[in-house]
Amino acid sequence: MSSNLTAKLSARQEQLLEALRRAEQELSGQDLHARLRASNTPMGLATVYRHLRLLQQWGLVRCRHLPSGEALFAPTERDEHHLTCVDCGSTHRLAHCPVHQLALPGEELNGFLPLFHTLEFFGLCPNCQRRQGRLPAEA
Amino acid sequence: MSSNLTAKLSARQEQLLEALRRAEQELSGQDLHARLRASNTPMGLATVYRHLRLLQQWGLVRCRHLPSGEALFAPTERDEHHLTCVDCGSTHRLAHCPVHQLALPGEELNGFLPLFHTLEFFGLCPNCQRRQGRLPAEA
DNA sequence: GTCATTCTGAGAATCATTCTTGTTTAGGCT
DNA sequence: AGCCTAAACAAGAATGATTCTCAGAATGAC
Repeated sequence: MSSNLTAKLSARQEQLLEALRRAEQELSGQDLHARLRASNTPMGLATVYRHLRLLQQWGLVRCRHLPSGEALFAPTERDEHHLTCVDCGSTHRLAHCPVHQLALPGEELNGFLPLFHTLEFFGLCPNCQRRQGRLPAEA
Repeated sequence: MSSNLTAKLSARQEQLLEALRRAEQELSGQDLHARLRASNTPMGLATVYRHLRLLQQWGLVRCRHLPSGEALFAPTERDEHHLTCVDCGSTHRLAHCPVHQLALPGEELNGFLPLFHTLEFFGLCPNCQRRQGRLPAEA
């Protein structure tokens, strides 16, 4: 089915998706634009965002937002999630998705068709715990 | 422990947290600013965002980002998650958090101290499935 | 009361993303 | 091939949420 879908993608959409798949990690819209621009399939920034939005709507691309506000994009089939430090902002990839096969109860779904999910854990990394003098309740 | 923390919060921080707790739903920074401004504890927009960031760092406030890019804030103790339609953007609250007591394996944590998490499901709502003519593979 | 420090908020600045608009491309038709 | 229409494109302007700046207000120590 996924192949059926991709068979119908436009050239630009294929190029975008390929660039994401080739990337070793999540990319921001700007990153993606810069990479494509440097490659042999350059395209405008507006085009990048326009198609990223469409690919999200087809369920082929997923995005998450860093605390900094920038959005990172990845292909949906890469089911990766992260620990993010609320203090220094560093992120650490989880080896396994703890929600992978989690089934949502039917009555929760209510006809909704799930395509993908995002799951992020926020907390303090070891470094920031050490210099947590800024925590109000610090004894 | 949570009370220890809040005991050390500044007046402004208490006001913010109270406003969030009183709210029947998640609020954006702008919403929050407007509400406080209309209340008897008005405060500037910069102050709202400044303290929201701190409250997030203490683990008292959590935020999620809509596809539209706006950030919604809620008190951490309210463990709510959503289904969001990638097409029309409507969101539907889940009655129960499916990750509530989910324990992360210790080796995944690596010293990281989790404070809260975000979990969002994206997909198509019944309405958008009906007029999904825009799906590339639609037969 | 005075001084130093922290906190505040109005408005400017930032910056990722989206919109506008004139141009280019693709493909069907004769 | 030549022409036509509709869709796709890209550059730059516009948007809008969030962050920064900085001068004044509040706070607290002495």
